[in-house]
Amino acid sequence: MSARDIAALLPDLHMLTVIAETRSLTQTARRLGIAKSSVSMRLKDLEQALDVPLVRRTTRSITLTPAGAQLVEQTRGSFAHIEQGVVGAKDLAGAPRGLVRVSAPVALGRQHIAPTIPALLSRYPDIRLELDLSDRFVNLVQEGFDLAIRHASRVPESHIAVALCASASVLLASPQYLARNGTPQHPAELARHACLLYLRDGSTASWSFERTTGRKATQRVSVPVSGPLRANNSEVLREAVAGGLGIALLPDFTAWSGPSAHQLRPVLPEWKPVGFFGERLQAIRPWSPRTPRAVQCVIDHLRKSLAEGFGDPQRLRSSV
Amino acid sequence: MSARDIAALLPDLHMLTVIAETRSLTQTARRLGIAKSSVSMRLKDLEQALDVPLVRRTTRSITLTPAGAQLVEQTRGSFAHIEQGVVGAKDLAGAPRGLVRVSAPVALGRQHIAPTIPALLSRYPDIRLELDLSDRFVNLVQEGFDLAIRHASRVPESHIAVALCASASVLLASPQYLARNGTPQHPAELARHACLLYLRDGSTASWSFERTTGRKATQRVSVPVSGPLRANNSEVLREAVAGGLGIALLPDFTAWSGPSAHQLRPVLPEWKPVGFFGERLQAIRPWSPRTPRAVQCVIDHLRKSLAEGFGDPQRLRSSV
DNA sequence: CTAGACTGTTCATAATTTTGAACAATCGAG
DNA sequence: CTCGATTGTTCAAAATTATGAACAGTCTAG
Repeated sequence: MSARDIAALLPDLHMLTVIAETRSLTQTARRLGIAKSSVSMRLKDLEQALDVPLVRRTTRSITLTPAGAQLVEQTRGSFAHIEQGVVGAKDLAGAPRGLVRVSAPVALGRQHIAPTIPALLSRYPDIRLELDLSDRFVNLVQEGFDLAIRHASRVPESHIAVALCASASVLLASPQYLARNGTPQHPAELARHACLLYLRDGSTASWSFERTTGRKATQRVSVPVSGPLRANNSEVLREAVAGGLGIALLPDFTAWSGPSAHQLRPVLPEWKPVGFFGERLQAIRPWSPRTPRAVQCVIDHLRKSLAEGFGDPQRLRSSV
Repeated sequence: MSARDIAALLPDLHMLTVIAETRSLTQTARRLGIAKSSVSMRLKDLEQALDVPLVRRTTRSITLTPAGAQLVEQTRGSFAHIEQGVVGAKDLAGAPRGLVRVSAPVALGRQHIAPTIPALLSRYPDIRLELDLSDRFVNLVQEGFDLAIRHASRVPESHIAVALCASASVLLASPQYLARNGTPQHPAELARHACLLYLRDGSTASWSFERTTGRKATQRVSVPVSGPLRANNSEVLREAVAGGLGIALLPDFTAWSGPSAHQLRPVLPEWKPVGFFGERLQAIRPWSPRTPRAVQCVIDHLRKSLAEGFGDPQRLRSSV
């Protein structure tokens, strides 16, 4: 079995895998975009070359012989692998190109990602972007996303996460609300305050906080909360806070952007919220042997754009 | 990237792996048995189809671009795998066929394998056999053997062993020798007997024996031995024993065959030799994803032929 | 039981690919 | 520096392969 022999058989072997899938020469011809007479002829040639019957034919249907099934079993994966390689090589052509579907939190997308998109697209003219803003946890593979920007504490299996920037949650209220209802001095007091809750699948109606007391000692408190408003959009909650409706736990990128930012005051600043929004923003993507260049460009762009984080209210407040 | 696209590229991708190996379009053409103009043209077509330069050409030599190298790296293994599959499928055609190279111990080969070969070859007319008789441990892969018949206690890595039949070692002497020098009653006495040694790489000049004393208790003795003759051929040793030269430790298939078998007497029959020749005869072959049918036929044939083993001196003695 | 749709196969024709000689560019030995 | 050998490329002719309409066998809906 020399190299010249195998080379001639390759397209026919590949065709055989399609035949095995479709179990029909006609369908195979349609899928490969060739004449069905070619399928018939090439299959015959292949069987002749290997000197083994591969397909048992009735006039109306076909079945693989054991030899044919074995052959398909061994080669199918290889053809898929080769196809991967070709896709990877194509991606290296010229400038990064292709469609990148990104899922991102609503507030982050509107306030911080959208403004940086023109710079990205003008730098890479062949990249097309599809931005899906949603605060739910999407299934990347199932819904066909290349990238999700999330506050994720844990990364789903067979996915890869890249840290973009630090991003914490902050507890907020308006000066008016605090004047009217008093300023909480301990998380436990939140139980009798009006708390505006972010709705998320599986999120409980309680907030947890942490405070470092000694060198390494930490204090942890969990408090049940309730209030007059729940919403799954952090900007809605922020405006409600600004309007004096109550206290909310919001991601910093929502808190310090928008026109109402100056109406917000941090509450219990020495207590760090735990386990609600994570401590950093991550770009999450389904694992693949090689990252498409376009996707990598988007990730890099976001990392640069968001590098400074959202931690400094002064800066953001003055810039809005 | 649809199925039809990949199918058309397959021969060209395979050609690219050959180009990567030879680093020459001319050599590639020669190895694939096609015109070098075809190589040049198809390479150009492939680059056009992928829209990536794959090979950097000087008028006199070529180098792969990073994209080309990456593509080859990803696809080469797949093509090799496909080739394996084709070889496997071809093997399923018609009757088992092909050359089987077998290495076997000299005595076993002459006395027990050779007589059964005609039956094998007449049953499978398309199988060709090459029998290499040698008592050394051959390197199967390096020397191109498909099969080795050995007393092996341990099987080399990435090899597979199939047990053929039981086969032990026996300690032998002639009646004359025993009459002249006395019959040993304990292995320790062997140290002052004339012991005929089998020469093998790394074999020490000592014999070990084991005896079951109680229910589960075993006694073990190792004794240094020496004598007037060493040889790496067990039949030579057997004849020497028959001639009264001394005591030898021989595999049973050597002991109980040949015209001199009736001149031999077991010595210390209640002591079992340990770690010299193993307890069973094995067929050892290099691992491969699928056993060629011809090789499997030879193994099965040997197992049937040798099934009865060599343990019964009476039977063999009378048949020779 | 029958008509129609669909199966895989055949074969002359059309399209494509392969071929080999001619060619310019390059390397290496003397 | 020069000559001969060898590299990869080009292009019209030749060989190979694909095509699609016609065909016979088979299944299914009514």
